[in-house]
Amino acid sequence: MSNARTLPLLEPDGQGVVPCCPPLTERPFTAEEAETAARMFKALGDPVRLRLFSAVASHAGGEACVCDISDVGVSQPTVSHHLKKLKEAGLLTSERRGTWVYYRVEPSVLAAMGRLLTSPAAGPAGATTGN
Amino acid sequence: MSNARTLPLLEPDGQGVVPCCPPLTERPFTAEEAETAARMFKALGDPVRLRLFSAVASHAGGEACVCDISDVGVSQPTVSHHLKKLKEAGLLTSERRGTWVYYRVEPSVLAAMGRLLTSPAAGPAGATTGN
DNA sequence: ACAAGACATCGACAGTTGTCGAAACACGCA
DNA sequence: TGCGTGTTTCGACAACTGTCGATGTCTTGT
Repeated sequence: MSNARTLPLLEPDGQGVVPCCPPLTERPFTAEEAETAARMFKALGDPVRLRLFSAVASHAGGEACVCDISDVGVSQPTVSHHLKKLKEAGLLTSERRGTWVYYRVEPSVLAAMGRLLTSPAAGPAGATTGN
Repeated sequence: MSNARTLPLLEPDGQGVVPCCPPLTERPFTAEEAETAARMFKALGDPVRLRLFSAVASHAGGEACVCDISDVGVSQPTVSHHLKKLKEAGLLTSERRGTWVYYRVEPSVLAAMGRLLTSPAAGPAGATTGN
C-alpha cells in the first residue's frame, strides 16, 4: 500500500544506496536526519521485533520463513504485525515462495546503522578512550 | 534516585563493562537479551532524543550543557524529560557544575551498540556484501 | 471443487509515550 | 536573606503502540 515509506535510512541512487546520516558523533543531527534515523531505531526498540530481526539476520542463508521464527511468545497475528513494521522501516524484505513467506535482512541498511554508531576515528566524544 | 536501572546494555564488571549481547547477526537473541538491547534502541527511537544525543555526542569536549542543546523545537521541560530517558537508558550521564548541568555520552555504550550492528566478518547474513 | 495450512488484515482495547504549563528545586549573586 | 536564572518534577491529556481473537487471502493437496 505504501511506496514512499520504505528504506528510510538509505536512499536508492541507481546502483546502490547512500546513507542518510553522518555518524551520531560527527555533528548534531538536523530535524530531518533525526526523523529518518529514529524511525529505524524505533523499529528495533521492541523486544519482540528485535528477536524477530535477529532471528532472520542470523538464519542460515540470510533468510527465514515466518514459521521458523514465530516462536517468540506472542500470537501469530502479532508476529505478522511486527514483521510488517520491520518491513516498513526498511530493515527487512519479504518474498512469497509457495506456501511460505521468507524474510531477509537488507544488508546495506545494517551497515549504515553500524556506521551511525561507530565513532569516526577519534571523533569529538571519542578522544578519551580509556573511560 | 534510581540505582538499578542504569546501563542496560552493559554490565559493570569491576574494571570496565562487558557487552550484554552478541551481534544481531550471530544468533537469535534470547528474550532477555532482546529486552536489554531494545531498551537502548527505544531510547534512540525518538527524533528529539536522537537530536539531543547527537548534539551531546558531537559537542566539543564530549559534553554539553543543557542550555547548549535545548533548541530542538520542544519546550524545555520536554527536553529535560528526554534527557532523563536517555540517562535511564544508560546512554548519557549528567553532572551539575554550578548553575549548569552537563551531559556526556557513555563511550563504551556507543561502542557496544556499534558492535551489535556490525556483522562479525562474514556472518550468516553478511555473505553477500554487494547488495 | 473442496479442505487444510500459512500468513495477513481487521477491530477492539489496555497500556505507554510525548507534550505542555505550572510549580518546585538548586545555585550564584547582590 | 532574597532575587533571578537554569533545570527538574508534577499533573494532565491526546496520540500512539502492542496485543489479542476473529476473519480474510493465498497456495497446496486431495
